[in-house]
Amino acid sequence: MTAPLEKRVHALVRRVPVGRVVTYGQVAALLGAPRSARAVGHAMRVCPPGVPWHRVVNGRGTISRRGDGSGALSQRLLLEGEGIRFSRGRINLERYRWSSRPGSGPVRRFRPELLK
DNA sequence: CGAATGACCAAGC
DNA sequence: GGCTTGGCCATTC
Repeated sequence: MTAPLEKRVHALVRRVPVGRVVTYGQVAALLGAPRSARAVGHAMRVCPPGVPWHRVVNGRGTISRRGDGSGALSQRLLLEGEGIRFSRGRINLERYRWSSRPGSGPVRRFRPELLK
């Protein structure tokens, strides 16, 4: 059945807070397998409900392709809806990357009323 | 079990 | 800054 790696990936992505993002390589590194970034992409292909899959982007801060770009479009809209700004089709990872470590708070707070 | 696949990444040009 | 090449790894055929 589903490999344990997928479960670990999903469990980790589930902890990503609103307004923050992580890269595939980062997720892999946090799982103890820094070289398995590609496998993380496979796990995301079948992410169950409850997993903020849209908060996972590639190392360049852009949205990876999955064959058709429709999913990528919804991902962008979802991220923008959480207060993440896109500059030239990509986001500033230095600013939005999730540290997974308490204490390193976001430089920008999430303000829904500001989006409208 | 070998070969192909892919929501990746770093290095080279 | 963008495009190409090679490498990595888990999943699927």
